[in-house]
Amino acid sequence: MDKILFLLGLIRNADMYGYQINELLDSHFDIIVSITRPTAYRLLNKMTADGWISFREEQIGNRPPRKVFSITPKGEDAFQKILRQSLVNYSPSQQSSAVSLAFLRTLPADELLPLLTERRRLVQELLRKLGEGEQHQGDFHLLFEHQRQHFETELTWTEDMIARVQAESLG
Amino acid sequence: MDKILFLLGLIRNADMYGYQINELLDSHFDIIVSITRPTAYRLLNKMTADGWISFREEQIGNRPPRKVFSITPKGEDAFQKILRQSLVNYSPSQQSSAVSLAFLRTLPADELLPLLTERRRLVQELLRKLGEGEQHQGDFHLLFEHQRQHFETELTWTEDMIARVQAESLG
DNA sequence: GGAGACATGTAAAGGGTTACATGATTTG
DNA sequence: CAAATCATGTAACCCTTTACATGTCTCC
Repeated sequence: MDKILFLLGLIRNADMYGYQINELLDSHFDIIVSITRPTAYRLLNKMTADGWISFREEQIGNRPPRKVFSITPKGEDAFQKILRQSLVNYSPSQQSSAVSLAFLRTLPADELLPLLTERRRLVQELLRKLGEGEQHQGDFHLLFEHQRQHFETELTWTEDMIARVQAESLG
Repeated sequence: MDKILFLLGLIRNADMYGYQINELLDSHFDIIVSITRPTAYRLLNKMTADGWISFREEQIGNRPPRKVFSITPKGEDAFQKILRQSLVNYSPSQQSSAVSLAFLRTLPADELLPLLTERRRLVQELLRKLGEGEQHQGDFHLLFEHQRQHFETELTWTEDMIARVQAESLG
């Protein structure tokens, strides 16, 4: 449902064609929502079939024609409804990558430290990438801000963990 | 892969049967990993087929017999491998419920406030539930601690948002 | 004797990903 | 003229969820 909400929200913000949406997803939003190309096209087609969005064909020169989607009144209703539902239906984050943290302690310190350091690097990279995206997408500012705070929490956690493991291996 | 890692880690910690695992998942770990009953059984069967775990049947009285699973050497290898991979493969949290935050601003303040307040209540409830679980599952202490920090980030964010919206609607 | 806990699953349907397919156009 | 970009999708496969199925035991 979150994928549909996001796509619908994008189109609601400004008319868009599939390729353009996929570009956006790949370049900036992959940090926040994971929607692959085929899924995006499938959902766009589904929403068209359901009458939530409609499209006009646009062609520039001899390029393959684009389907430029706009939201319909029915789609606007759906958007409003899903948005309200979704705001209240908070469910825990289910970070698949968090499960491994449960079993950290099975690894010896000398193996653990490089792994945690690499993990920290990844989080830092994501934070950097988030910063880039933030500048381009003023409309989605809140979403980026929210994600940033979670990344920062993750970074702090990882750094604390590294410090703890180091302290133990020295002591 | 995280579901398998978790199940494998549970069994590695102590021999367990399916029902028991599902009870644990339902009562304490649903906040952290989402594995439904059928999925748990399927994965247990799959890991058995792959030789990662083995089971002995145990029967008490005339009750339906239990399959008590233990990890095999092959399973231990898999566990070690997946754990290392998974620690380093950090990927963004993909909270499905976060997407809606992008479109907060489409709602008028008088509708937004109750929704946000309800969302805050949900987060607080999850924090409380996490506290209960923490006492029972000392082995998974790190995982709970990690999740707690993300919940607290979420709570802070939500409270800030509520304050912001209130300030705006007053000013 | 009925409700709820104990114990294991299957079936159907939906949703997502990876890899594949197609063809024109611009850029180096 | 080759490579990347533009533009849209399909097919096969895998994974997950919801609902269904089955039967015993214990407690009230």
